[in-house]
Formats: sequence, C-alpha cells, structure tokens
Amino acid sequence: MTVRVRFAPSPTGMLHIGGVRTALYAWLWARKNQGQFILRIEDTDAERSTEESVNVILDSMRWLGLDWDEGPEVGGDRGPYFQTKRLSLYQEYAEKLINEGKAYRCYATREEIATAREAYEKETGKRGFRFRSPWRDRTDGDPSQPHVVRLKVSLEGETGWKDVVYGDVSYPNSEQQDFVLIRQNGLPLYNFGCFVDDASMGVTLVIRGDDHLINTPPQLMLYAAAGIEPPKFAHLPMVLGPDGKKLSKRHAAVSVLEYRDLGYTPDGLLNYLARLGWSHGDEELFTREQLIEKFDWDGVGKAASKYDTKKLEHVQSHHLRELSNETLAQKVTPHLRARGLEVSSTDPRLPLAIEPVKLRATTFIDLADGLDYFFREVPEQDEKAVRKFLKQDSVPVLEKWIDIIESAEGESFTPDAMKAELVRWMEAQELKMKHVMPPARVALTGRSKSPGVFDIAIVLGKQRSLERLRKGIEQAKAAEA
RNA sequence: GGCCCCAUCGUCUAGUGGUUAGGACGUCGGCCUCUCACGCCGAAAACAGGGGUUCAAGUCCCCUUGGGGUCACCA
Repeated sequence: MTVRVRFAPSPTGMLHIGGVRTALYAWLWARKNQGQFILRIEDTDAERSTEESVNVILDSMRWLGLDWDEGPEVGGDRGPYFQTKRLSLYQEYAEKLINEGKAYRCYATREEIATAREAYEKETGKRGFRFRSPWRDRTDGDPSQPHVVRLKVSLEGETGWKDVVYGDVSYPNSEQQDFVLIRQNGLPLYNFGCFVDDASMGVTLVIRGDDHLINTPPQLMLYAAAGIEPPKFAHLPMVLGPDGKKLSKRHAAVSVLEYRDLGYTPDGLLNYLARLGWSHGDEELFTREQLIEKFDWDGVGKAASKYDTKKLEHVQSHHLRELSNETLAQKVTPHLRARGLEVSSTDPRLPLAIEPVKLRATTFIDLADGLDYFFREVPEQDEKAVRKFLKQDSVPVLEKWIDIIESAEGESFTPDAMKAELVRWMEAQELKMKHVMPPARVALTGRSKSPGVFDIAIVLGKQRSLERLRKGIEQAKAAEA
C-alpha cells in the first residue's frame, strides 16, 4: 500500500515552528516511501479562518521546500483540499450514519446544554460534564428545525490503538459523550471533518501533535461506525518553549516566515527541527536528502522537547557555510539591497568577499552585515574603534601600509607578500602585529572586528584600500595626541 | 479535579539487563592568532525519589513526585 500522509493546518494564523516539525516528519515519510504528501486546509472554523492565513501557510511551506503532491494550487484526485469546499461530503457521511441509526439529530439548544453543565458543576463541584441528549432515542424531531448531528457513543469499555510513536494507548469510553459531528450551521466539527477527509483521501498514516491524542478515540469510533478500516496514527510529542511552557510569541520567533526574514536557510531550520524529537545515533547534521534517507519512526522520542535557539543557530551556521559562495552571493543580495547597497548578485567581488565572512555568520543577515563595508562607498565607522586605533601614533603605521599597497603589483599584491614586507618594517620599528594591524583594520572597515586585514585589502582592491587608508591618516592626524 | 501521555548532563539526545553512562549545543579553561570568528584540545555537568523483579537495572514492574496534554456546536 502506498504511503499517503497529510499535513492539515487550520488557517487561523501563522505557521509556527511546532507545526513545521509535524509537516516535516510527514513530508519526510512520504518522500522516503515515494508516497504522497497531501496538504489539506482545515478551515471549518468560520470565526477564525482567514484567506490571508492560507497564503501565509502556503508561502511558508514553499519557502521551506516542503512541496505537496495534492492540495491547494496543485489539485489532486481526492480534492477539493479545503474543508469548506467539501461540505456535501460531510452531509453525505452524516446522513448515512443517521440512516443506519449510528448518529442522530439533536435539537437541544446551547442554552439547554449550558444550563445542564452549570447544574452539574454546581452539584458535583467537578469539571468534566458529559451531555446526555434527550434526542438520542427520539424520532419526533423536525429536521427543518435547527439541530446538530451527534454520534451515538457507547460508554462501555475502552477505545485504544497502537500508536506508531507511543505504542499502546487507550481511553476509557466512560470519558466520552455523544459528540457533535455537524453543527447547527452545517459545518463539520474537527473530529468528524478529519475522519471523513482522512478516510476519503485514503490517508494511511495520520501524523499530528500529541495534543490530538485525545481526539483519536472519537475518530476511531467514527471509523468503526462507518465500517471503514482506520489508518495508523503517529502522535508527535510537543515542542515547548525554553521555559517548558507551551511555545508562544514570547519565546523568540515562532512563525516560520520570521526565520525567513531573519535570514535563516530552510535546510538549517529543518535540520534543527528534525533533530528536535528525532535522533539517528550521534548524528546531528543532515542535508535534506540525508533526512529523507535516515528518518524513521524508531528514532522519534516520546518526551516533549524544549526549543533551544542556541542550538538552532549552531545548526543554521553550519548549513550556511555548506552553501557555495556563488549561491550565498545570490541569497545575500536582497539583504544587501535592504541595507541600501546596490550590488549585483553576479558581482565578481561578492564570492571573494563572502569567503572570509561566512565563517563569521549564522544567517544571511549576518552575512550582509559582514559584507557591508566592502560595498559601501564610505564605510560606516564604529566611533569607539576610531577613537582607539586612529590616533596620532597610528600615522606612521598607516603610511607604511599605503607604501606597501602602492608598490604591490601583481605577484606582490598577495597577503603573503604584503605580510613579509610589513613584518620586515615592523621589526625594524620594534612594533608588534597588534600595533600595526588594528589601525589598518579600522581604516579599511570602520570596525575593530573583521576577517584578516590583508584579505580585506585584496578584496577591496588597491584603489579603494588606498583611499580608505588615506582617509584614516587624516582622521588619525585630526585626533588629539 | 477526571482522563491520557511523558521523565538520562542547563538544553537536544545515544543507550533496548552487565558501559569508565557516549555525542551535540551551551558554559568554563587552553591552543591557534593582527581583532573577531572558524578549527583543535581539555574540563565541569545527568540516569527525579522510593519500593520491587533479577546474580546483575538508566534499561522490566509498581508507587510517589514533577512536567505536559485534554475535558466545546475550536482545531
């Protein structure tokens, strides 16, 4: 049987980090098994669903590179892939269950139920009210009147299944009630919509967060009532914030698109997320292909995990460095433009400058920052660095630099050749590297931290290096003694 | 509160009855070094507690504790 899995977000906001991990595992499983990955939009909450959220989800999935075989925009045999476009199907399933006496129309009003709940809580002092509808066995209702459809649930025994990650799980049926399938407005409720869709879309493995563990028994009851073989279930432990609480906006970036804007690579984010809750021996770093090859359910743990941005940054910086300088050039260009630097993504200086900078960057934003002074006509200067290193006594040093770079031609315009010359002079002056490098660094970059000074001079080229050094001398001379 | 799930360094985790309890991030020290990074070397750091079972328990069972989830005409 070919693997068919789905990711079924509800368009009520951004796609967050926990959802991405669920989507990722499903996607990996589909790709690993040459199965189908279905994207289904669960938009039956008319109050909260928005079209904007649908676009955010689609954009997020596309950015992550989690392509879907069936779903919005690509279509498929089992569509439509928006629940609100499948209403007649839910009606059909519901009516079949009603006709078979497995479900019934309930005309009790919300008020009646609320009153009964209050009475129960007042009387027992407990939560956990279960509504017992008087309409369960009545046949005198008028279907033209407002009503909901409920499933006749047996309160005897228990309902369990063998979860792919949790193993045997079961819930006593006494915890259940005749839950609602179709609400008064005709829209299906989560468990029913989910059941109808998974069944009619031929989903073989339901992958979702463990907050859905509790929803599995009702869904299993629906499969049983409809006489349909249920799929398998894999519930994933939660992703919590660093403080062990439910992940929320308070905990750094939680929306996928924020990571895109922060300059992360999809592969870095995905690698980190994959390892959060799944492991493959001691391996930590994976390419997308390796993830597909190595992902398996045995490696998925049962315990909730905490989101750790430090580790994410580490994994991300690794993935950034794995990209070629040419690819990085292309990806970083928009970020350079955002800083007001008009640089072409094919500018030949870009890969050269990227080489030393990428070891110092985690994201494209960092990369753009590290590249800034190479492409800015006049580099922005760190005042503290200027004050500290461009002083009167820096003048001779800077003049020597000018001398070296001016006379450097072809073969001698290399880090090694320049260094040899500088060292010769330095020793004669009884100076150390630490006296001779910082002034040049600040003059060339405006900063006190940067890659090697010689490398920078090479990328900058003779002309621009000389210009900046001359300006540095002016500043040094203007400084107080 | 009822029900369900979970529990190895601060964090992510390896471990499937016999290990000096391993790796990674982070932290701390050192090396490299023109700064910052990268890289390399090293250190501190964990089996929540209590009972069993067993020759032997991080590994199996029970209880306690702690954490999480969920109790809708939300998903």
